[in-house]
Amino acid sequence: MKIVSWNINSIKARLEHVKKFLSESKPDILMVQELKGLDFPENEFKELGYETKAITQKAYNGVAVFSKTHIEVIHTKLPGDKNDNQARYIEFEAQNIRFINIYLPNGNPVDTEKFSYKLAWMERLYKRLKTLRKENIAFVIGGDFNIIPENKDCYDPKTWQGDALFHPKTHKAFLKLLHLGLTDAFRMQDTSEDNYTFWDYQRGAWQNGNGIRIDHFLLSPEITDRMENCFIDPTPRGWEKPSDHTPIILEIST
DNA sequence: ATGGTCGTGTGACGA
Repeated sequence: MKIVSWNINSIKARLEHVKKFLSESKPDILMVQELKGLDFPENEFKELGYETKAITQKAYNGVAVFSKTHIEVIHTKLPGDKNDNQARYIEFEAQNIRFINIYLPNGNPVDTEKFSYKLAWMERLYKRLKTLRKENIAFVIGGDFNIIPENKDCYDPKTWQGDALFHPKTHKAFLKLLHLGLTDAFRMQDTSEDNYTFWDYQRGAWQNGNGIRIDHFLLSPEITDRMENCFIDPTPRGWEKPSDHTPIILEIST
């Protein structure tokens, strides 16, 4: 079973990229982030054999899931704050597995309420995942975490000091998630440096190989035991008018 | 060199 996460940076601007990826890569599940608008062309994907569910808001954020089999929606927002209306979370079941697709807040600048929102969001996510672990629900959580886990996950750690993606408080909250017994799927099979999922549009970051690894899959123990492979496909980042992110692919036994 | 590039929606703001 092939599961993919990809921050597409606008469904309107990247429609043909997404259709190309679905046609060529044929994932069972595709989870995307940053739809960046209210419109979602579900009929375009129905023609390709995919059921979809999109959580949208005007101009910003937005997450969606594409599945070859039926999607049973569990939650359309992260529990824990009824005043939080940002479209960053969808939890669903497909093929008897619980999936969570997240667009975790960026958090910059760190001296503003944007960073406290990120940390509060991560604490709410911890509580949700703790509940799933307590109930022994096997799950896969994937998405744009906006977290650089370690020095080797960025081209130049010095330039990321103090950034919300690399902040000690962010690292501490990320480790707290892992300490629920979760596994960073990519790191289980590849411990080397220079593996990135995002390259900035500015300063020739892609051409110069200056990326960061911020898109992740975290697996509960039951799914970790079933993992067959996890890798990053840098190809779509080299396409014409690309997203600034590239897909991360997870394969598990069925 | 305190810049540079995208996308939304059409003026700033977010990343």
